[in-house]
Amino acid sequence: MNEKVDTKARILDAAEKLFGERGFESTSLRDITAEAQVNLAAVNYHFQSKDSLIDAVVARRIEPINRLRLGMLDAAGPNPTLEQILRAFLLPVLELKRDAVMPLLGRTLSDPHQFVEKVYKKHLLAISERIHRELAKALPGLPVAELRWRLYFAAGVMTYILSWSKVLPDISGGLCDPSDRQALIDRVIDFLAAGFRAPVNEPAFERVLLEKEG
Amino acid sequence: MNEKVDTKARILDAAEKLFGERGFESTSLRDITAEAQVNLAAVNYHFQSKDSLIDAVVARRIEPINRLRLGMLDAAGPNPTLEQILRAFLLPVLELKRDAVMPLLGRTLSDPHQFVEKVYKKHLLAISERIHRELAKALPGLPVAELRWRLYFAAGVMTYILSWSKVLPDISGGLCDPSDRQALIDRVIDFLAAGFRAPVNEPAFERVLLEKEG
DNA sequence: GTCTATAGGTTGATAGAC
DNA sequence: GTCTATCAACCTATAGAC
Repeated sequence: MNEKVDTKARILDAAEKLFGERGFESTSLRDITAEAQVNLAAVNYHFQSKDSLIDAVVARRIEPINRLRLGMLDAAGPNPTLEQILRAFLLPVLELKRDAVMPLLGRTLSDPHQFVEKVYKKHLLAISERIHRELAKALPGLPVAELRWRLYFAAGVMTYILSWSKVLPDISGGLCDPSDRQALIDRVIDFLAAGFRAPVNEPAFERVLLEKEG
Repeated sequence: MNEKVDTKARILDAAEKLFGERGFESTSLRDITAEAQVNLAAVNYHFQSKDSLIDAVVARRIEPINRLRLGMLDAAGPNPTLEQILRAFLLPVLELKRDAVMPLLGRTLSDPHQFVEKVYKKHLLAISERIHRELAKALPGLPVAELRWRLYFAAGVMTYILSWSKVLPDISGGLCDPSDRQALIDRVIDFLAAGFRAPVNEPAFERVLLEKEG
């Protein structure tokens, strides 16, 4: 509890911005305190270490997204359609208001280093299982391995949009503008829904069955 | 020209491995020379700087992939099918033999920092334009902005597979095994081809037309 | 809670002997 | 071409005054 414009929040905001722009390793605590206009030692006072700061920055954004996702799934009733599930998965991420959040999440979901333990198992495993279960109900004919693969493909599309949202208009010659969030969400859902509904190819399907039998 | 097992190549191999495992920033030149069992100063002798080393490591893998892609497109004749185009795009990347290359390319294609200039415009712009042109021929009814978006979605799926290939069996409980390359390639192509062929949603389509008119 | 000062370690790069 | 030795710059983290 402090009179000044909360130092702790200023650090989180600055760290979020710079982590997203330059990556976690390339951003020093000095970069962050300079951006936030606070003293260097304030980081280690409010957070214990750079690693804990990264945890706090990531958790602050991922947890509300997951609550929104669960809320949308619950609101869709016991048997949501494929489109409803995909919307619950994507909309809370692709509708984010603050410009700094999408690059941050892009970095977070792209870095395989220790994020399997620190991000996936901590923040994404539960929601991933829930979405997998809903998808299995909505697509009863799809083999479970195929479903799992396609969910990863969908996560890949989402992550790529997050990572490149800032530069996409530039490298597409203005053709792709992610700022119209609703249009983008509709586009992605149409694309992914068609992919999820694609017929399962015979050779690949047979190979899965053979693998199961040994 | 040297008698010993080429120091320069040893550095490239070690750098490729460690860059892929830990990322470019997290890997020091000392890490690389220790892994390669060469002297620290050898890096600055054979390559001028860490940045140039990164360039060399990336270029060594991307350029042959692009040549393979162009060869497959040329071999498919003047009007390749959607599946042929996707196969030319994906197979040279997903069929890579050396384990270290996929994580390296995953890092390379995920890091937005300065890679728009150093990787995209240098190594990916030309092949991206060629694939875009072939896709436009194969899908004549699709608006150009929609096509561009869907090509980015496809790149996102490919990049995600590269980034997570090492941990995918672990976090999927063994359901997803990227080691069967041919099955994976078939899976991805089926998924993406269906996405590319998805009907264009009216609202999104109209919005694009309205934007063009101002 | 906020600051200065600094410890203690790592980094990329190079000079110069062999 | 390969090595040792070293520099100057940077890093995270902390101790201690206010």
